[in-house]
Amino acid sequence: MLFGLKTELQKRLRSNGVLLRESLSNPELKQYSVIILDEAHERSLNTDILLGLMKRLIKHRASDLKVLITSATLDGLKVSNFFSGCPVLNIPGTIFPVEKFYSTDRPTNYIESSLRTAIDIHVKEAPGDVLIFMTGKDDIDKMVSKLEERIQNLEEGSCMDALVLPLHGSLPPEQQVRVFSPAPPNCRRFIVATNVAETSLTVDGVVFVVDCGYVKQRQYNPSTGMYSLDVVEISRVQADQRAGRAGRTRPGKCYRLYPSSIYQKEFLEATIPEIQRTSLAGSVLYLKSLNLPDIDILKFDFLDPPSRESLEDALRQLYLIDAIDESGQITDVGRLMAELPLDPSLSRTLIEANELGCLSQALTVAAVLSAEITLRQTRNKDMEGKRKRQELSDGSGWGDHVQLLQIFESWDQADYDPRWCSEHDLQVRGMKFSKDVRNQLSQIIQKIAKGPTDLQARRGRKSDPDYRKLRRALCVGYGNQLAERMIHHNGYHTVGYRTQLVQVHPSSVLEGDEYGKLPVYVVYHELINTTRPFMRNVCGVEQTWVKPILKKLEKLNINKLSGGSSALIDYEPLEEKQPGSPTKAAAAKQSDVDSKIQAARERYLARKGKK
DNA sequence: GAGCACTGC
Repeated sequence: MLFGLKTELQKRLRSNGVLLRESLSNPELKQYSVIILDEAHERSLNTDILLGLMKRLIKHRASDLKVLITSATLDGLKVSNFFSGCPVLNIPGTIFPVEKFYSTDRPTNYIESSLRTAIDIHVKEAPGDVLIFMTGKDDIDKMVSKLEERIQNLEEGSCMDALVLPLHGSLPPEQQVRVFSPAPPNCRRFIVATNVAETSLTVDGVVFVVDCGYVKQRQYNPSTGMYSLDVVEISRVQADQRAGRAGRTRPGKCYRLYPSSIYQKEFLEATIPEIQRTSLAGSVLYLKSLNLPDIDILKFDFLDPPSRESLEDALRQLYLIDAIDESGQITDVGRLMAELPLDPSLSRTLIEANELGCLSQALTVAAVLSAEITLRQTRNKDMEGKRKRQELSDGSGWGDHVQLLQIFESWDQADYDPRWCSEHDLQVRGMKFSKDVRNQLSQIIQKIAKGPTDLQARRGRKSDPDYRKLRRALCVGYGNQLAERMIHHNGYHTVGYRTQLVQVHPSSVLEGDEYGKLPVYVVYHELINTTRPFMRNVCGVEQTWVKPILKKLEKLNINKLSGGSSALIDYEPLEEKQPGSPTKAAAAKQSDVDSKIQAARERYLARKGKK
């Protein structure tokens, strides 16, 4: 019945992102009498912000607004408490029972252990497909080839045929859809997958699930400004979600490669919501731009508040790129930025590019960067594609932003031919996504655009051969992500309120001068800590452009920034006076989240080290 | 000399 209802409503459904945009121009959302927050259990950044806004809105529109929150797993009581005891309706699910088996110990090598379990199922169990959860592409590839090998070695005729299929996000679509065609007769399918199979994709025919108990997760550390991609333990909710995948068509079995004591005591109840794992610059800017009279970012009522540290980090970043002034008030530039559905740094770059007369190029860079991660093919080990891509950048060496621009312009010259992408080892999907984003951005920015927004590849280059305008715009937009080279070598340190030693990522196309020295100043798109802290997507900038940023850094005062109208109030005592208030909760230490993640990571590394 | 899970306005 619910499904029917949803279909009926489909015409009126807006995505969370769109509702947030609508809030900008119409904060009371008067045109709606019912708002449905769907899939709230996924706890995306947008969902969490909307939950906070809805709570606020209900107070203002108590008589004429209904809010319905649907969730597959979200703890109803917690949400009910958040919304001052609103009613909870339970709709019983229809999935079949899934029997769970635990291993007695944590395996030292979960690939090997999954492999043995999978073979065991194949030999002993009744027909039915097997879904195996792994953490990433590398593990999946390894698992697929080993599994195929072991199955080959089984005695002929001892069991049914087998088909092993990988499934992960960077797989080309034509390979992804293979999992949707049912198994041939007398054949068992093994689907080796990442998280995609947990919620996003449903694979029919699965009766057995093998769960390694880990997941790859991206997190942001506000005290260093760095992201890391870690293998961490899953949560109980995730474990149950994975198990549930075995019971969609008939009763199933789930093999958990961890003891039940670990499930009970070590796993977190739920996955740490995105709002506590990501940089909040964009969200804070959004909330500031709503212009709600009584809004104070540090006291905003979140279901799970982000740390104080993370909010302050966002304020500092926004200040450095002119989105808020030194007392934390949103600026005119900030208002414009909030209208663009982009990272604040990219929005700022676009606005500056518009002033400098290189908007068209900046639009391309912003669009391509939004999809950059999925751009590169990882299929080919050889360097052919990389070499070909480098030819496209005709050796400008100014950095990765310029290269991405040139790649897109070349694709444009090739009339957006998908074959061109494959020839240059680029993912068609990512390139198409860039193209869509670019179109959307051009439309939004049309009303303030001072120059052409359509792609004008040749002309742009001719009028500015060194991309100075574009790089200057990037320098303003990424004023919060600036690094200075060491005197004697090509290492860098970040410039800002916290300093980190970092290096240019080896995949960068940034070039040195005749002595091999890289530019003295660069801006970067992100810091990612893998084997070492790396700057990814780097652009060389000039010293004179950097001066205004350094000046702002001198003036930066977090007490003023976070204060708004109550700039002089010291926060710590204020929180103590209001125990149990959201403010208190908002002060939840980032270190709590960090230490949870860190502990989970260490446990994983310790086990990995043992093998 | 590294190697990124998931989405998607």
